[in-house]
Amino acid sequence: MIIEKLEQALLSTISKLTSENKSKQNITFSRFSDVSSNISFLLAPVLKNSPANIADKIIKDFHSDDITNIKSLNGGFLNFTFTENALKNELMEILSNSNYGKKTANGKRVNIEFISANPTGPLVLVNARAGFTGMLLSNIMQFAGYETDKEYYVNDSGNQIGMFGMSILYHISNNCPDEFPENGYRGLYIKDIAETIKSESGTLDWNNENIKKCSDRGIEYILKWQKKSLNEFGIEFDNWTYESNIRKSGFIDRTIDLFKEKGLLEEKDNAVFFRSSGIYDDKDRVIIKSDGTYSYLLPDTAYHFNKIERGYDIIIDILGPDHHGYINRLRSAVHTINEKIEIRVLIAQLITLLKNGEKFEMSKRQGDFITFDELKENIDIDVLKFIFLMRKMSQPINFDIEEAKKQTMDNPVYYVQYAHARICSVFDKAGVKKCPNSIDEKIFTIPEARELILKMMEYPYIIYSIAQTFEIQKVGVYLTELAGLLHKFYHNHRIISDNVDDMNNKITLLWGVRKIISNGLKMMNIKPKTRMENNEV
RNA sequence: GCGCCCAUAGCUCAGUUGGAUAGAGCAACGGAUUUCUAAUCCGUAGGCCACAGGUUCGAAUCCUGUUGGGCGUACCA
Repeated sequence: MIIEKLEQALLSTISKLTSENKSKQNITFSRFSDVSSNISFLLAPVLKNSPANIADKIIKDFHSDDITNIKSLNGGFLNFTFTENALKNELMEILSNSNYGKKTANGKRVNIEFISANPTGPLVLVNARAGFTGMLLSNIMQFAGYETDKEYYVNDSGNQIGMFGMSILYHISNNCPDEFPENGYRGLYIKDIAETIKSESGTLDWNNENIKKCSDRGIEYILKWQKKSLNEFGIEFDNWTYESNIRKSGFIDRTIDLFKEKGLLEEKDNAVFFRSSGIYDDKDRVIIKSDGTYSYLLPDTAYHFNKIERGYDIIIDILGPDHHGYINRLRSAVHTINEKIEIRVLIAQLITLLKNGEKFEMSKRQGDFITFDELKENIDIDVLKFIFLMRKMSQPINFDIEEAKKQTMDNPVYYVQYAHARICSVFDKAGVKKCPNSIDEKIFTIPEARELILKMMEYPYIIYSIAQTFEIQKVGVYLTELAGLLHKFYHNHRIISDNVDDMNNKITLLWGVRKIISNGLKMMNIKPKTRMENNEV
């Protein structure tokens, strides 16, 4: 890639001026030329010289076959202009390399866990955001050279599960308590599950065995439902890990032993505390409660122990917005197990669904939450994906469902899809089945063509930067920009013409654009459209 | 009280390892079309980047303080 080559050339020029290693990515796409660098400003303090002077020295010494012009502007910004031949070569690489920009494997393994909703109810709105985000992030990390596993953790043990079992059994037991369990599950689906069990096993007595029976059968029912929802939303996992298996596997004892060994356990008020306060946390945390049961942290730590033992270098957890206070104690725990492991806990922020500016209440059938099933009925999933993924995950979203429907035409996802479909449509019209792969470099004297190839070149760097910063919204923003340039080119330059050479040049260029748009959409798990259908809205 | 996140155009939001004139879409106004699908393009208007200091050659971006909002602060999960 010519950006890489330029970086190399620049570094080698600089190395003659100073031994100081400036290994930062200093090349940026610029509105003053093709690309620019602020390196002279960064070197100024080191070389004790003005940026303008340093820029002049660099220019004097700099050589690259790809660069036709280099100049210093505004006190020392270096501005490079590529030769048309270099741009042509880049386009050919985009066309010939089926994985343009994809990095070779770096040997690092990433575990990315997301959603992990309790198996006590259907998936809801915020799970969709975490799900889309997890899928995208996983694709991005793969592109950037990591080996990734997407993981779903099933919390099928603990208090909530007992409560879940009781809530079900309550409906099909003769001798249950007078009162429905406090904090029990009240969704209508609970009754459905109860009816199913009743049809299988008849009425059941109220005892622990039957509570367990109900929770087991209930979990099975819910997981099936959740998996169906995930499938409909295009969210896939490589691993499903069950808390019950973690509990059986001995990792809990090993966690306790390890913490004890490190002197990080303390008994107080009949409970056992993990001394997390000195690590990342601001206070110590209970791991075994005074009644002898575990708090959530202990099995979850054991689970992370298990992940670490499976050999991951980086562990990413995408959690819901109510887990804010949990991050530091988890980091403390992971750090205690193995301080070399990089753990990144991300929070997918709250989504408020609105309808005409008012908080949207869906049917009360499942309680107060908006389920995947209800979402699917109300909105196109690809639209939802794009809108969710265009926001940075730290930003809460107010999402007006009516507006998304009503403004379908102006929805950013359609803007991008239309660019893709437009290219397909032109190719169709021109009867092109294969890329002509012939391009005269003179096409890059057309400003819009130049903008397009430069934007295409940026694609891999957008993805690499997301792999570092997790700012997933950049993909959608980038695609919108690329689509905008395509629309502009299309509008100003007729593609189909009697001049076969000219036509082939443009088709070759657009072939590249289509490929990048398609790659970007696929990264987001959105299917590129080959034609736009009229939506009845 | 303490901790974390946030505050950018009328609205929804982009814009951070500090960079050159702060952007897009919607909404408003004006133009382009009997098209390679106008689901598009071009233009006008709209900003004290919450406020006040500081660091720097340079700040929406970093630091401190203030104001306003969200979340967390369980022997819940």
